[in-house]
Amino acid sequence: MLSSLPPREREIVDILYERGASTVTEIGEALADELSGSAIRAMLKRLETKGFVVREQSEHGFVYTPSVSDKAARKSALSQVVRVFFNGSATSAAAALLGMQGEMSNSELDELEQMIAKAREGRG
Amino acid sequence: MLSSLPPREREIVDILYERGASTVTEIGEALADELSGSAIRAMLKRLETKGFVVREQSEHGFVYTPSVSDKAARKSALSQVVRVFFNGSATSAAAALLGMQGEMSNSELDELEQMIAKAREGRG
DNA sequence: AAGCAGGCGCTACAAATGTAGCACGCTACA
DNA sequence: TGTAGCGTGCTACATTTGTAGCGCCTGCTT
Repeated sequence: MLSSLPPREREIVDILYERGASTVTEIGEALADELSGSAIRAMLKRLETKGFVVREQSEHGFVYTPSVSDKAARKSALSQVVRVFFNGSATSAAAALLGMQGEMSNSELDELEQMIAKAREGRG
Repeated sequence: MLSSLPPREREIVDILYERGASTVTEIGEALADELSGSAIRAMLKRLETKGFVVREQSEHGFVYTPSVSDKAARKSALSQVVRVFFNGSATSAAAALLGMQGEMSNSELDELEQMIAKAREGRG
């Protein structure tokens, strides 16, 4: 579970999910605060032994990837907030999303309606 | 930011959000693994000095509450997953919610549609 | 009023985390 | 071909977390 990770490690896997496979340097750039390369590498090593990231050789040095699929991680993250903050109701969470931040565009609202329609069909 | 908390502290504030104001004993019960009362108290103390929880006297001993409002915490948690896992798209996140877990009931879908309609009105 | 139980805070301490320094090897280019 | 530079992996070390133990109150209970 990602939530069992200490803050800094968590921050790093988040970056990995956010930008996809990255090098140490890229991670360093994405980090909010300046951090030495070796510090980042040490984090990544821990994450690797814990099994949260995978390291692969590539053109210029290593790239790191989360070992848990985006899909699974998404789902898990979502259920987490739904449980903790929305009393287990996915609907309330979706509603909150609706009202949030930059507001959604009309086309996005369309999309959502279509998804709802589809969800309805799915059961008759 | 909640995400700056170490795992155990995070777990405890999550419980606080999930169940609302709680006593040490209640927290202990909610915890996945058995934990000594003093351990929990020590956590809470740290959380208190960090400013994440508030302690209040009440009938039987102290109750602890998150100091950040549910509303704000919700919003922050949601934006976090939206950014990290959904490329900043609240819509995709909502869509994922739609497809998740126990499926939503028809009435819930209705609710959502109404919210969408409302969101549309909100801008013309 | 003596004793017991439960909640409390302090302190201590092991383990984990967060970070930097160093030495190495592989480029690349003067 | 030497040397400057980058990416790498150790290792070491300060700080923070995670946890338990102890002793103190307070409120019952008999």
